[in-house]
Amino acid sequence: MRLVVAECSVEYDGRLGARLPPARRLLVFKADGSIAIHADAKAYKPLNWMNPPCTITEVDGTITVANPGGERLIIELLDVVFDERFELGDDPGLAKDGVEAELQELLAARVEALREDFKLVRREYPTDLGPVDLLCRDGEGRAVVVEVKRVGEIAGVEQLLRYQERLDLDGTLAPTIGMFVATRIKPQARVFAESRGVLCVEVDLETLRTGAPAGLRLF
Amino acid sequence: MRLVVAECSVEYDGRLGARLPPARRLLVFKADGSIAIHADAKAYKPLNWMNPPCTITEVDGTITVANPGGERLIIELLDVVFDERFELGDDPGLAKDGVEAELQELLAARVEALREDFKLVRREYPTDLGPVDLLCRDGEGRAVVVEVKRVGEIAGVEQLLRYQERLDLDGTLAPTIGMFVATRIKPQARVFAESRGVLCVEVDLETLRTGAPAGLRLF
DNA sequence: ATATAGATATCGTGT
DNA sequence: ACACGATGTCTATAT
Repeated sequence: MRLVVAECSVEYDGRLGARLPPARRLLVFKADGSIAIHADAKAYKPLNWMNPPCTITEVDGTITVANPGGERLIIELLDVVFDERFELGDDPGLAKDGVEAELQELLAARVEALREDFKLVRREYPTDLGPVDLLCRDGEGRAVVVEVKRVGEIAGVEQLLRYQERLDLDGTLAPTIGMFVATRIKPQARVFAESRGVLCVEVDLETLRTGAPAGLRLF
Repeated sequence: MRLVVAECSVEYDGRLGARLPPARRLLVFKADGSIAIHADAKAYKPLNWMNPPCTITEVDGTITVANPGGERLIIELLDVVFDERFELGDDPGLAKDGVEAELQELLAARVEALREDFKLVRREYPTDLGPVDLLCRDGEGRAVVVEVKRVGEIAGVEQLLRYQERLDLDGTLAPTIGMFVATRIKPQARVFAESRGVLCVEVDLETLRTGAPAGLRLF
């Protein structure tokens, strides 16, 4: 990574044309071949930038950046205040919480957060079509097929229905109940689910994490 | 602007949760109160960031960033390689080409790019409702009212219709022809325009600039 | 009607 | 089915 602080002017010619009049700015040249030009405002957004792949050439204080798509960025360095390179190495990258795996884990540990009378039979219950996220029994011994998503969309409901259809062939489980669980269920998915008798539950990740007594919305 | 290059780990807790394991990264603290954490990849996008307004506190190599919305970012500095501040001052900002003014200018200079038989009567032709972008005459002497937009939406068509209505009161101009010109015309705007007998023309900025003989699409 | 800022968006693509 | 990367976006708000 090369960092440059300099008074500079910039001309961009690509999907649109744009110019930056002379001013002192931060230039970031990353190892991936990208370049970004930052002012001391606009938060994380650069004033202008070029995505890789692009070729960078520097001659007499003029930096020319070009990419295969015919976009061009021309930077005139007028007064260089700082110019240094740093070795950063690969980044392990961002690990997000609240993804499907974590949701499933939290719910498996406390299926009674979904319904008081639920008992977990098995997580990742195998079927010919793939594993069911959670298989439970309710207080009356009925099998409940639970599909967990971070964002609940129609495709997820269809997936759940396929599992149910499959498990309904098993005399020890039929007839199953379907339950669709997500931190956010899109309206269309909800309508579709309800039209098929599938229960929808929106869960709050924070509530699940803290293990509070689940003021869950049940539909 | 403060630039820090350091081995660090980061924890974010807000709309979602996320962690960055220890690695060497670039931290950018801007004068607007924002902070961005960059790896040497992902082009101009930071691994994580906080938008202003937020309060930044630093104690013993731990930087805590919080905002009114309850989002939090905690940075542990493990090994600081570089840490310096720079005064950048205000930025004059990005000037974009291809805006309505430039389009109008280019078209005024070559109205025959719209239709071979067009002659410009006047640019910014005044009416009680405001100036018409371009007033032309076609080969048969009919007055053509041209409205220019960068992105053509319904509101622009309505504006054009109001001008036409106004100018149709003038015996030397009536009956006028309406023409809606833009680099991109949204489908709904096109349908509406055509339902009112307004001609739609999509122009290509690049073609206009180079002054090519206009392979324009006419509808 | 136009301009500016914000989104941890939303989409499409690739594995 | 899921994750990642890209969008010179798109929308909502402000003036």
